[in-house]
Amino acid sequence: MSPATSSAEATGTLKKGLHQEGRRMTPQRRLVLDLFEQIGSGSHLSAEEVHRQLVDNQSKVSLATIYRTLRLLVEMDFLQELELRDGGSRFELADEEHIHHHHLVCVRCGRTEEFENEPVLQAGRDACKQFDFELIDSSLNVRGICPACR
Amino acid sequence: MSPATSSAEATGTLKKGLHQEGRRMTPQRRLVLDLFEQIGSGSHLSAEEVHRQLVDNQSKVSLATIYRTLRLLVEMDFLQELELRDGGSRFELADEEHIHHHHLVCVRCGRTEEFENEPVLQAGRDACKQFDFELIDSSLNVRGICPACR
DNA sequence: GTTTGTGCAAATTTTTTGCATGTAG
DNA sequence: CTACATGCAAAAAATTTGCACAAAC
Repeated sequence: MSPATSSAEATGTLKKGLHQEGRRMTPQRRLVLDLFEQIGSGSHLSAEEVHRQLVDNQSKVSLATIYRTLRLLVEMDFLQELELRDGGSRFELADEEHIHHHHLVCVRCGRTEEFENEPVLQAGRDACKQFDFELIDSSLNVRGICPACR
Repeated sequence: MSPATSSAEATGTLKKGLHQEGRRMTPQRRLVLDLFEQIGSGSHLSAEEVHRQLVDNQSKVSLATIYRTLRLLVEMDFLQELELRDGGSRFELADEEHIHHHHLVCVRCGRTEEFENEPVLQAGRDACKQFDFELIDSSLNVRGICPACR
């Protein structure tokens, strides 16, 4: 099967988005986006992990730039920020097809599964309507213990 | 109207729970629990905020003890840990009646509303069943923009 | 009395920032 | 060229920990 989204396409979209805001496409930014594209939309990396992966891959990027780039990509909706476990945020590709998925995390080993659920989406809409908020997004985090850890 | 739960009752329950685990009831622990009881189950405080409130109230507690106490009370299910915004965990009373509520947060001003929703609860159960996890708890976080910030 | 808890200050961890230099457009 | 981005190292913020002393049981 063919890849759902090519790296070139996303990089092109990113470049356009950056230019619209008076920002620039840099090798560092491309590296971060490419990494997320390569690993796919189901992986949740911390800033440190992104940095280590790139450095291990012979790329020269500083951790400070990773933090700045991650914030930028979240602002631009290319990435989504998650707070699944303690000790720092994690990020994943904000894939259109996956933007409304949820997470099931094992509190022992950190294993993370994703699932979709329409009623949850509706619950977010309902809550916003009730309090007259404008919905940005909603995410359900379920904590549990996986079979292997029992 | 009479208070739903008296401070004495919760303190007594806490004391019993502590003793069961070979731990001790201290003035500091009582202070933290009392604070959460006074403010009710809809308030979300950070460790710093808990500390400031107690110190402002002429109580002498260290921030380190607040952190230790909060962790302890979460372990004992007297408090629930939330990760609603960036920059640190927040805690709220793990009231039986409110244990399955969810949060709607304004990304601009931080205003937080709570709501309940049965389908969300069911979604958590379903996800656990699907992956054979044992459910601990689940929470829906909805991000949006409140009327005042628009 | 013995064991657990607290305060303090130092250490860790995670993230941000100031500034000189580099580079995309 | 000029504005924006990066790297580095220092700063800030959030949380944890070692240790001597205090207090609960």
